[in-house]
Amino acid sequence: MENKVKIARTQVNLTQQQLADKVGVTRQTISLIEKGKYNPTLKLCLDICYAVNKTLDEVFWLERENDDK
Amino acid sequence: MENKVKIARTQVNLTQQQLADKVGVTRQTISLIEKGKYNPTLKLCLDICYAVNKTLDEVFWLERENDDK
DNA sequence: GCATAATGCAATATATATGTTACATTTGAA
DNA sequence: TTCAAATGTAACATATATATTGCATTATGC
Repeated sequence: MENKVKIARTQVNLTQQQLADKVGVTRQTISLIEKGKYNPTLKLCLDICYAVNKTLDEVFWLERENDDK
Repeated sequence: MENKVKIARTQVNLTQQQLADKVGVTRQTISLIEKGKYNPTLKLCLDICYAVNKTLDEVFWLERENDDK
């Protein structure tokens, strides 16, 4: 589950800890999301977007994988 | 946690059950998300978007509540 | 070099998203 | 009306997002 959280976070000069504090989760949660090892909830995605001044599409959108369904 | 899932779903003429089948969850999960009683995961949000041919911003974006943080 | 901040990551615990089953209510077509 | 499809919802079980704690590694400035 790739995303652009790390890029967006560094663009607004926040450390993982600072972003975590802003959105009310732990640093580990931010770390795992950036590493693509977590599937965050919508609310957390929105809070991250607010913290980095971007929209859901800008930070979390992924084109559909081509699985013909 | 309001969203536009119900609107988007009816626009593409899917029942809750059909949408649930398409994205691989149960009808109850779709129902609760539409009612705003669930905080879905990003992956599920993306799958719903793919199923209704819309983007995250179109279906799930919410302006930040004004809480001065 | 050394010290400190920032980050990666593992183990275990907790909260909650989702599944399963079942039944009730609503809606719309015949 | 009646019947079936669509939807709401409740109780309980399971999977997984997130917390907690702790320690290791990697920058980066002094």
